[in-house]
Amino acid sequence: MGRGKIVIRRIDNSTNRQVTFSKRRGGLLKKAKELSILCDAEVGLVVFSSTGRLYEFCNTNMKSVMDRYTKEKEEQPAGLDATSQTKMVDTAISSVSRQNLVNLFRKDGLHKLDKS
Amino acid sequence: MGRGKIVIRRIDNSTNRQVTFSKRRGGLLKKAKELSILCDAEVGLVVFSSTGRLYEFCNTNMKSVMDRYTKEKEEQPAGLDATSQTKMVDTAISSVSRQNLVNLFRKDGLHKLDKS
DNA sequence: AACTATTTATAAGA
DNA sequence: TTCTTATAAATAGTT
Repeated sequence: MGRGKIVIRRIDNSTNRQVTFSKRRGGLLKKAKELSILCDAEVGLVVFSSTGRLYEFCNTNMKSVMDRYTKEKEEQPAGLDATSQTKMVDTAISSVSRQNLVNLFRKDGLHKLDKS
Repeated sequence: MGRGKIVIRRIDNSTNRQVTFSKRRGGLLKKAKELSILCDAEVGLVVFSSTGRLYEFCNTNMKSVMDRYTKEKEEQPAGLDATSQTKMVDTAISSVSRQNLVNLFRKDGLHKLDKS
């Protein structure tokens, strides 16, 4: 977005990097805020510049967001977020028969499938 | 950015809110990634949708970012980030004489001012 | 720190 | 809901 297209790669020139950081940091924080307001989402954003300065946005409370994040992660085995779990289930459903699935669920002590 | 300008306010229509969330969430995550690469910054972003689903980006490790954030906050009294502290010092410098400042620092046990 | 030419994001619409 | 497109917004290079 600008006079020329750029490749997303570390900016070598220190001055340019600093200027770009300043511009894009502002844009990112603004977008984070807009998303939280428009869509009623809880957003926590932390940015440490290469010189170690901290910038942040959170529409609620950063510590509570971190706690919520940690709790969520404890419930989800590493590498298996809700999205990939859903995908795995979808894959399973399309690759085995319904009876296989029923047996699978019964094996794990789940008996909530209805007849639909 | 689109067919019409919008006001940044919670989207009432549930369907529209969901669609906008999906679009903007993707944009935000992309921007976060670009900033981290272009500017060599450490970025941690956590988003919980209004239905409770978690989305995240971190170019390093989320837990280490959270630890770094927490440590930084412990060092900085609440509400006094490095920027506002710097501003306070600037204000102080421009509002009191040098001798006042020297006395002030001495009172706090700081004796590092030179003669410049 | 401002200015614009362009690119990019995205609000509506299909 | 995925794809399209007109328009708003962000920003790269410049001054």
